[in-house]
Amino acid sequence: MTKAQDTRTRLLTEARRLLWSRGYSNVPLREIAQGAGVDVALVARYFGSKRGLFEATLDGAFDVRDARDEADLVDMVLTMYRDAPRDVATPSILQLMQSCANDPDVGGMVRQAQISGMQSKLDALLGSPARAALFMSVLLGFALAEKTLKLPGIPAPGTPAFDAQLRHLMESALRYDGP
Amino acid sequence: MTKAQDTRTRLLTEARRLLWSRGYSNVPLREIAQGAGVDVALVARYFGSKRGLFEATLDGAFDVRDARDEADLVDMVLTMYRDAPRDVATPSILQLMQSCANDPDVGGMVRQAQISGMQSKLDALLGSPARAALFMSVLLGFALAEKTLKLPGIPAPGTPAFDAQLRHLMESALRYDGP
DNA sequence: CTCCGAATTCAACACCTGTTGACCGATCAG
DNA sequence: CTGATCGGTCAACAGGTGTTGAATTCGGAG
Repeated sequence: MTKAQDTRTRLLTEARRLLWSRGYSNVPLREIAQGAGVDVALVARYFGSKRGLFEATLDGAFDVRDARDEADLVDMVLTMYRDAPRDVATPSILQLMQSCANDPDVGGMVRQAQISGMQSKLDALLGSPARAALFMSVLLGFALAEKTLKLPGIPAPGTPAFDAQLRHLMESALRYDGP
Repeated sequence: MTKAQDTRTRLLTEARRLLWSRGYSNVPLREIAQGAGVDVALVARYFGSKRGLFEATLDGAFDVRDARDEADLVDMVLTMYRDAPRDVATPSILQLMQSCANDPDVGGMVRQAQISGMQSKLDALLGSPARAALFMSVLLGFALAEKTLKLPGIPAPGTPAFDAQLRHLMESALRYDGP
């Protein structure tokens, strides 16, 4: 790997870590560059702009392994949530979904690159766009309520009570058989 | 009403409209002032700072009428959602919850002023912090998935299919009887 | 070593943000 | 009329943002 590719990758990694977790407009470019140990101007050189850098973090980011069936899907999410609840080094698709909560511009990009892909995969697995949408909305709301809002009624991640609540919501969404 | 009170109110109304819907850090003070038809400097005069203005919008903002029972609660939310889905003149508690998704600072203020109050009221009605938390997380996730993410699996607000999905999620949350 | 191109650094730009303080006009008591 | 207080306007500041282009260093081919 050449030196240029290396710094490009470092920039990309740090950008994903920060932008996904704290939101596009809340992370200055200089902080990303500093975290990556490179100069700010290199962002322009390698990615054109901040938006270009963010879009680059979306390429191939949807790496959630395919689930075989619904039970598999639920277990997969529980595992994913437990393994990387707040580890900034391994951001999850949930962080990314949260990050576009308030920025319609960013939301558009993310939707186009990621969310739609995830939704179509869930569509195929669950056999219903409605169930897929409800599943995703439940995941999103729970993650937000736990991590950002810190609702007192939600137990600490990793505890059995936490898993029980999240599992209940997911299975409820999967059980929806309406239009 | 004196002239000063009037402009103060105009400022407050416009601030609530914009800050709640688009998020604290995404709305410049000058835009609020322009929308209210007053000068930016008056924000400092009447509210001290942008944060002071935002905090002022939280005072007495939790005006959700009390529900008598669970069925009443579900209907109330459906009505609230249908009446003011994207009417910027009547922002809802859901917009406010969304607005603090990415700003921990703002999230703290909102949680202290609003969310905790809503949670405690739901606690009393539902008899379980877990059910209250799940109910709120479901509301939040669904609103986010519909409004910001625009998931294709979610029907347009106001349609029977929309109500059916939201009702399904709410009732699922209310049905939770775990820890 | 020399040279050339790639990789990086640096300083500055132009813009936007919240905030501040000096100035102005009206309204009204004395 | 005088003047003072309230309400408002205006321009500017200080800090931070993304972006740019020139200057500089680095590394390897000739």
